[in-house]
Amino acid sequence: MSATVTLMHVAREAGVSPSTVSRILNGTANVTPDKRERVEAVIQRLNFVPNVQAQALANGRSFSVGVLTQNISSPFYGEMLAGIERGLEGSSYHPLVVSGHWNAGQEQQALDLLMRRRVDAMIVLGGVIEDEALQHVAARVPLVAVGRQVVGLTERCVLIDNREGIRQVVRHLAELGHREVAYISGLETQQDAVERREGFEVAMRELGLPLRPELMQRGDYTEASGEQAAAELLALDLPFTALVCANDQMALGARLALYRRGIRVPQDMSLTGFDDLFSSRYTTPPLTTLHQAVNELGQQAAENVLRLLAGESPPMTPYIPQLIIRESTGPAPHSPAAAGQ
Amino acid sequence: MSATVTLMHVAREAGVSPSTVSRILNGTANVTPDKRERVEAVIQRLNFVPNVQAQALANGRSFSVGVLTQNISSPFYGEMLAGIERGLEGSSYHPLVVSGHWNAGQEQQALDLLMRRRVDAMIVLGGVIEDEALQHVAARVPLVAVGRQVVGLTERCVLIDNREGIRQVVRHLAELGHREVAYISGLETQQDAVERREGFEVAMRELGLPLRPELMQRGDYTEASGEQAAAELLALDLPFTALVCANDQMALGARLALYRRGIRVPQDMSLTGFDDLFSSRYTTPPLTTLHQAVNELGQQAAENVLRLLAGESPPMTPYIPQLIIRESTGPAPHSPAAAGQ
DNA sequence: CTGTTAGCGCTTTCAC
DNA sequence: GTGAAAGCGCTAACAG
Repeated sequence: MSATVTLMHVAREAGVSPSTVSRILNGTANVTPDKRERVEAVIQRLNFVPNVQAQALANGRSFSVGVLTQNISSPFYGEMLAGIERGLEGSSYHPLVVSGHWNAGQEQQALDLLMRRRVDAMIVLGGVIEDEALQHVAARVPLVAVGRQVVGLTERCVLIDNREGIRQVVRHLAELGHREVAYISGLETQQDAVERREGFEVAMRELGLPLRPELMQRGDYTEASGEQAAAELLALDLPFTALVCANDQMALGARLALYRRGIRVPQDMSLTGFDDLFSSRYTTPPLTTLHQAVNELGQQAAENVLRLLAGESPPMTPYIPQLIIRESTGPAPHSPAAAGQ
Repeated sequence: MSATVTLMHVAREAGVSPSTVSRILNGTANVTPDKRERVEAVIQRLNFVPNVQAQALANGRSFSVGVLTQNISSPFYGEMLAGIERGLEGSSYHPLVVSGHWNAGQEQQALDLLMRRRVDAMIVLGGVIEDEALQHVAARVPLVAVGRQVVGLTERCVLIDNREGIRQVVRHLAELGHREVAYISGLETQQDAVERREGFEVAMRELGLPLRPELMQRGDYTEASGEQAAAELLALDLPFTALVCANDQMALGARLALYRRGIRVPQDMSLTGFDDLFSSRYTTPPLTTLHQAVNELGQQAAENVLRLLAGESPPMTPYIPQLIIRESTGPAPHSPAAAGQ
């Protein structure tokens, strides 16, 4: 393994000063064409690769933006990361991703790591860490939070209107004639899970539908918990004709529980999700759910970070999920709507 | 925003030399307890966070391992990344992930970026970039490739035995009495897609089953392509009772095409995938597929990189996917003609 | 336009 | 055990 070639080597070899090489590298100043050509030739020949660490140290910027995600393998956050990657593309910044696993301790560690790496900015996706920790970070670098409200940093939060999302679902079901609607909640240590559940309760009341506590189950956002919760709901032997899930993954699990019992979707039971994961277009039947343009959300977050880095103060508008009606919802059985079919 | 506090500040404040602080930080040498306590107190009080860039520059190691992935949002690679993250956990190394999007140009750019960031090692997940480029990288830092054979770096490749995997599926179908089996191939610019397709052809011949070119469709590993390919297969009006897909995502798409035509799985048609994505346990019906312990594969890759970094030469054993029989496969219907419709 | 000269923040001999 | 000093590779005034 040959020793690494440095800018100094290039300078010597080309018979110029290191500054000149640096200037050529960064386009910081004009350099006579012949010198430039000479240097570029040497760079090629020696296969010189500038050392980002050294650059970072010298000019005080690492050109990386830290991303605190929760679970790198989750379809939801994965899509978000892809969006962030895209949003940063073309800029000289690159994402540095660390997972917090919805665990305050790990999230703190992740933030520490990123600060040690001297990220120039931070994007925080969800999480359960206290607002204070985030404020602390935000005091040092521009920070954008997605899907989470941070006290004292409200203008830096891209929020998702979870309540309004669920309301749309309930309204849709009501229009189809459903009255007895069951609900599977997400992990309520997470803000969005609480908002969705509350949104459900409010919407049911608004529409004059009966809100029965027995029909409210609690999951943890995973497929397995959705299956489990649905099974428990069905075991109750209480009548209901629609099942609203706080996310697509749980809806997928619930779907399996229904399948096991031979309950047809949507003829016997309507089923809805939240998130519109890419794969939800392909469930059998395709899932009615709330679309979140996760990729674009990520991209937007990245662009906003770039703006902040450039000294601007971009507006962060709340995001309203959009109801996508597919085939997992249909008229309530035994309802006028169904009869009319 | 207060200026960043440096090791120098800490040293001054504690009345010791910078070297002492450094030694305490890294445990490089013994320091009298009282000095140590004094310094640690100052670190706390000043909230000192060491600068990794500077450390990297000083000791020639960045403590980061580059990961060239293809699509950060893909469920397959996402899971792999999670595994890598886990494998690196506990070590002082951290992953730096960049996506190549199955595009040689972008992959090269990604590698360049990672080299500029002076990663200490590299993990390459799939990709279509020429072996030469990888050899070039491997000449500078330890490299481990997953799911791809690299000429000249065979001992550094964690391979997946795709042929053997598909063979297991075909054998399973044959045992269930299927004879007319259709196949949807993946994107054949990727090595694994070719291997899986060839494995299918070989297995069919081995088992004396008819191999009809018309029943071999080509997809690109996406759900949409699976749906499309399945639709075309069905439109052919040729009899077949089982459909083998080169990955789970396409199987999911194919599932929808079958659902659209009212073809029941597995009563009318058996369906199989490859990868065993997490969500494949929850399709309706749950998908028979080939399990790859993607997470563990990633973790193993990371551990191997760590070993290489430590100067060892860990053995890289090829990985054999394991057949998981769920409910999407069943006995061949008695009248094959009935299945195609 | 270009070279010289200081650092950026940390580690690491090398003496004491 | 601990400090002084010399770099790691690059950038950015500052003079020419």
